[in-house]
Order: sequence, then structure tokens, then C-alpha cells
Amino acid sequence: MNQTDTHNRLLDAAEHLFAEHGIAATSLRAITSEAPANLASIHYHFGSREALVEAVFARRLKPLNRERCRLLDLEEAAADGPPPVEAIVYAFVAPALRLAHDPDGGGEHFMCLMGRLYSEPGDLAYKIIKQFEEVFLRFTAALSRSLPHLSRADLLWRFFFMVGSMSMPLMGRHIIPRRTDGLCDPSDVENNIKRLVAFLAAGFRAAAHNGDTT
Amino acid sequence: MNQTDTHNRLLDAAEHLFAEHGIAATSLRAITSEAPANLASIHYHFGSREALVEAVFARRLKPLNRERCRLLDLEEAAADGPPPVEAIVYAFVAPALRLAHDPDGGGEHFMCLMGRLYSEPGDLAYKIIKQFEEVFLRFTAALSRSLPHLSRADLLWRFFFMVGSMSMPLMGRHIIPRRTDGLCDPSDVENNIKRLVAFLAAGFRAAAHNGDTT
DNA sequence: GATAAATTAAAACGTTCGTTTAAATCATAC
DNA sequence: GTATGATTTAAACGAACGTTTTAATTTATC
Repeated sequence: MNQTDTHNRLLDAAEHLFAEHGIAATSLRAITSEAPANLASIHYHFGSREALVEAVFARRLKPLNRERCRLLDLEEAAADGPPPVEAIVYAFVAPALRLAHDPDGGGEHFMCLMGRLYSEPGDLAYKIIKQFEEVFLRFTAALSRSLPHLSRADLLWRFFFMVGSMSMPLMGRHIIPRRTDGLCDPSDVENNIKRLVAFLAAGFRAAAHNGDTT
Repeated sequence: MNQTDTHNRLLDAAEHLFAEHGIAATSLRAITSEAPANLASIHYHFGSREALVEAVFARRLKPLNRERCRLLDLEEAAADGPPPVEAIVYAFVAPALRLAHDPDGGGEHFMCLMGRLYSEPGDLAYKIIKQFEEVFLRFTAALSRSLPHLSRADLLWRFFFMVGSMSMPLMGRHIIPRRTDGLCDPSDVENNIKRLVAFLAAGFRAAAHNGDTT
């Protein structure tokens, strides 16, 4: 086995178990049992449990957010004016839903884990969420140009509503199909992207709840 | 102290710590330290750690969902036709956001904890989510009557999008204000309800992504 | 005030946790 | 083949966990 083999097997096993049982509830022994690897290999390759957790996120987040920015670049280059809201929403949600069900990308469990992130102790969540800084700034700016009548607070809240909506097809892989007799299928990626874009674009375009136009 | 005093202090402390650090990451010793109470009192009053977790949820969920149904009852009694989407969305989100910041209701930490629920091991989540059965059936039925052109899958997905959007002002009490320089304030409950209703009603009313009208 | 029940308290149980140490194994160059 | 560095292994550490047991204390009833 080459140098990075155990390294990646540990990341895969950790990603899977974190998504399945939560980060806090997953022990190093469970990870090294699934990998398989020796218990001490985690400290040899990563240094500590917390460093492993951060490595699990770092491996997937950069490509995901790079793809989001790439799609937004394309849209902003294509039109002369600001891109339509649909295109911005699409550039944000499509890479995430595709990664969530792309076996090659390996993000099969990762996006489910992403949804769990907000549930973890604050210190960890902050470190990870900082990796979204650029995406956050770029997409809120693009949305603001396309929806100049919205107040900043309304625009930001709607951005968070988008994140929350998107998290449902990402996280609910176990719960949603059962609650809907299989009618809602999180693995129906392209249709769910269209559903999200239609729903969210209409929400973004809605009149603000008050006359605030700052 | 009367019989239920320690009982309630344990529930309060558990609710708070579960919301702050997650369920799995909160030990019984941390709960009995904050209550304060003896370590064994949890097993005396609840029988086990898991029974305590369920008790924490049960205490708040029934009143919350009863209020949701009450508001929906009012709307359905008022009009002769189906209530407008805004009224249905309002009946669903307003009780949750109000409970989340009502110091009397004590749900100050509870709704934050609700958002964490989906992140806990499957067995627990199922038990709790079953308590939403009636609300789920009633609100999807009401929405279906007001939006008869939507396919069942589209309607159910949009219902989940609503749940995801609503979770952001509920859960993001620590993260959202910091990311927005305080511009987005989760404690600005009534305005956030209006923001959610405007956003979600427009989303529900959006044309479906395809011609599906089943 | 004595008796019985309900509640709280203190201590210990065995288990599992993250981490560390030190030896064994492997790969690779000479 | 032997020395060297990289990796894996096995074993053990102390700490913290959920739970149980037994005794002390409080509360209610007569």
C-alpha cells in the first residue's frame, strides 16, 4: 500500500460514520474498525481526533465551493447585466446536491454530514464555516445586484432560508423517503435541483414583508 | 422542595446543555452539575439517559403542535374556501419562532435543540419525529387544498423546504448574527415570521419545475 | 413525635473513551 | 543483505462515561 492509502481509508470511514451517527457519537475505535486500520494510525496520520474531523471537511469543501464559484463566474460572464436569480440559486445548490450523490466524488455521505455541522459544538462549527466566507460574500453580492430592491437584512435572511431548504434533500436521506412512502427521493438529484431553484427563486423575488428598501 | 422541583430542574438543565453542546456530547454529570442535582437523580426521576432525552422533547412538543393546529383550525373555520397559503405557512412557523424566544414558555433553548434532532442517531430521531405525524398530515392536506395544481411530490418537497428554512432562525442564534454583523437577529421574532411567510408563500405558489400536475 | 414513603446523597461498578509509548513490520536505497 | 526511514501494531495509561447499590435525609401521614 502506498503512503496515502490508510490516510484516505481513515477519511472515508470517518466521513461515513460521522454522517451516520454524528461526529460526537463516533469513536476512533469505530473508525479504525471500519477502515480497517490500527487505532493509533489516526494519531500517526492526523495527530488528534479533532484534526481528523477537520480533515474530513477540508477534503470536500474546497472542490465544492470552487465549483460553485465557477458556475457563478460563467453566469456573470455570459450576460451583460446581473444574472437572473434562478442562475445564481442554481450555481449555489446544484454542486452541493450533485456532490451528495456522486459516487466518484465520494461525497455520498459528506453532504449529509454537512447538515450535521450546525449541530456540533460551536468551536468546530466556526472553523469549518469560515471556509464558506468567499462563497457567502460572492453569492450574497450577486443576489444583491439581481434584487437591488431588497434590504440587506431581507436578502441575508433569504440566503439563509436557501441554505436551510437545500439542507433537506441533503440530510433527509433516511427520514424523508420514509415519511413520504418513497414519493420524495433525495437521490433524484436533477429534479430536486429544479424543484429547489423554482421554489427559491420565487421566494427571493417575493415582495418584502414591509416597505423597507434600504 | 416539592416533588417535581428537581424533575423540572433536570429537564431545564438538559434542554439547555443539549442545545448548547449537542445531545451526544452532554454527560449526565454535566446536567446534574448545572441543575444542580445528584448524579443518581436522573435515574430516579427518568430511569435512564435516553428516557430523559425523550422527556425533554415531550415537554415542549405537544403544546407547540397543539398551537399550530389551533391556528390552522381558526383559518379553516374563518373562510369558506381553503385558507390562503400565507395563513397556513403562518400557522406552521409562528408558534415555533415564538416558542423559541418566549422566556415564559421556556423554549428558549428548545427550538435550537429541535434543529439538532435531525443530527442525532436514527433511533432517537424517529421516536421524536413521530410526534409530528398529525401536524404533518394536517398541514400537507391544507396546503394541498390551497395548491391543487401541485403534484404530491412537489408539495411534499416544498413542505420540507419550509421546515428547512424555518430551522435557520431557530438554530442559527450563535452563527447567523456573527456572520451578518448583527444585521440578522433571530430574536426579532415577529419580523422574522413575516420574512418567512413572504418567502415561503411565494415559493409554494411558484410554478412547478415541470408540467407535472398530478 | 413516631412511622412510612419519597427523595437525595455518596460511593463504587464495569466499560469505553482519546491518547501515548515502544516494539514490530514494511519499503527502499545502498 | 543491511541499514534507514516510514508505517503499522499491540498494549497500556488515566479519565470520563452510564448505571447501580446502599445509606442518609427529607417529606408526608397519623
